[in-house]
Amino acid sequence: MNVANPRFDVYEDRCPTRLVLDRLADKWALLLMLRLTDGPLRFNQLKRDIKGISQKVLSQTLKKLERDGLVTRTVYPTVPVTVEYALTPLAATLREPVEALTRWAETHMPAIAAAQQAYDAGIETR
Amino acid sequence: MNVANPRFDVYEDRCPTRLVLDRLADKWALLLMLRLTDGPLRFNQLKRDIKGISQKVLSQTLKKLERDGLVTRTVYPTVPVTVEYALTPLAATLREPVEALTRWAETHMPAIAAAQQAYDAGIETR
DNA sequence: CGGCATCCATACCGATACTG
DNA sequence: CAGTATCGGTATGGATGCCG
Repeated sequence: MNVANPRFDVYEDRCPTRLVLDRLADKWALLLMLRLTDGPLRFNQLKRDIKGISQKVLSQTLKKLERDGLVTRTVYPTVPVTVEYALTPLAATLREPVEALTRWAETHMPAIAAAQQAYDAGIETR
Repeated sequence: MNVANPRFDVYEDRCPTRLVLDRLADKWALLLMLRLTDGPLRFNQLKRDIKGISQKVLSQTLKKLERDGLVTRTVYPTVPVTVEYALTPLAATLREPVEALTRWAETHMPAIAAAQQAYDAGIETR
């Protein structure tokens, strides 16, 4: 990612897998989309739900997702203003593979934790 | 990720999905495992194959994967020394969901690119 | 409420030099 | 070959203050 362009980064070539991996390899992006699968949510609602995310990063991440066509941003002219974020049909197609991944995560978390403990123990006594 | 601990980061609580997402949300980690699915490879071979990765980052990433029990590191006492990295059975179970994700990436890359262009065009003329 | 602008700390990453 | 150590620039993220 560069910042030369004041707008957004321009990705210079490379294979498509690499490009998309670059985007999906974002902790918050996946988490956000997961949270939105049940329906649209407002900005501060997301901020509350996804504990630990700052408003700055939330804002940035939503903007990226919007640019990638994965999320829509709808403004309702209430007072004060209401903004809703929702998944697009494109994002809906992403749901299955992402859920497969989270299922894997939940299933194998214990194995990973065990591997870490073994690894760390091995280093301690070296 | 912190660096307070000279060893590795200690993750303080949170849900498992979050923890694992933290690890998988790593461009190089996914790429590396993808490259290793065809069989074990040596350090410099990986460095050559995964174009753009520095030897420092490669080393760090492999170490993380090893700690998580996803990759094994085997040293053969040749001269000079030979080191092979291979996926573990645990990593093999990760293969399917990851490939589903990359299939999605390749399929929907055009749609994403189109969405970006539309988005950027909209901003230009604002 | 839903942000953006700014400031500041630090995490990260590449380049380089050195070692078993 | 397969790394580790160090240094310096940069990108990133949190905290704060302000605005429509």
